[in-house]
Amino acid sequence: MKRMMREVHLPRRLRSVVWFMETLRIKPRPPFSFERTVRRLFHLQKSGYFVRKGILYRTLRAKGRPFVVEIGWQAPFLQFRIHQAVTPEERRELKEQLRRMFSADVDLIPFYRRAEQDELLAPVVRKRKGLRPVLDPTLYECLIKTIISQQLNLAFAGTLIDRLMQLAGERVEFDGESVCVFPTPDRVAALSYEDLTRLKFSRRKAEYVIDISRMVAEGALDLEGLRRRSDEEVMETLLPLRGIGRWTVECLLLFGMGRPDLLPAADIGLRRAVQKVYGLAKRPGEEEVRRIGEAWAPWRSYATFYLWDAITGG
DNA sequence: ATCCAGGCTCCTG
DNA sequence: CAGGAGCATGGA
Repeated sequence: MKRMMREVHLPRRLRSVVWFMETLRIKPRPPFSFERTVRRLFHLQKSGYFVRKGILYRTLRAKGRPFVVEIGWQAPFLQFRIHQAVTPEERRELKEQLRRMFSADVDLIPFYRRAEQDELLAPVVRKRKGLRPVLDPTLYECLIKTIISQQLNLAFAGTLIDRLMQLAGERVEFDGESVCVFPTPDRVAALSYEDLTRLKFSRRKAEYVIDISRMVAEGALDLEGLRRRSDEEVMETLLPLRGIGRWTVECLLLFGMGRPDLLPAADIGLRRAVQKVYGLAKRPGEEEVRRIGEAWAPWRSYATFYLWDAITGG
């Protein structure tokens, strides 16, 4: 193992001969801007993403086994490197996950045409050509992260997510340190509420996270099966669950499934962005955001995502 | 110090 | 059924 880690630091021209350095290449549909798409992930450095020596990494799971994936760009390819030996089945699953996560097959042109018809949205979108939403690898991970993020500022939410990963996620060796992968439902289901309140989750939120994890672990809730259902059916299925409101389902459809036409109108970030871009005197309410957002259909998710990008350091 | 964060539940009148 | 308190912490 020690020898393998040392070889990773060989000069670049020699790296390609290192047998265990598996490389996956995905050609995203143009236009694709790697810089714009990963910028927020670099900045985040939480929730499964981390940066070492200026390179972005993500922990993922394939066939139940945790991996660290290096994320890079070799035009016109997204290039992923795995510093571990990988079976063909694991390789296939990782590639499939990454293709979906980076929205690599989405045709942005119809969205850009739509955005041009809203003169206030158009410049925001034009400036971000090639930006794509980066999805979570599983619906479970997305749902739990979204619940944790309810009402909290992004920094604190990220801290709580990291603490949950440290507590319950499996570890994987990377370059001499041990990093965490997002825990599976059964590992979170095995926790007690007190385990999470100790991490400074509110009592309520600890209950939501663990109760939902138990439902998934016991098979009472089939999240991945929801991919085959319509937006409305997903909403109907999840809304009755304690801790899940409309905003949470909208975020799951958007960041979990990459559905193109969701509008999380209650979202404070979106409301701030709409206020700024549309020059409103005061912060718009949910209904006003929905009214303005009608002009973006059927691309409201993408408009939302681009507007978020416009107020978070963009 | 006070207010607010990528909401939701639950209680009150 | 509309409205509002409470949540847990940290940064502005």
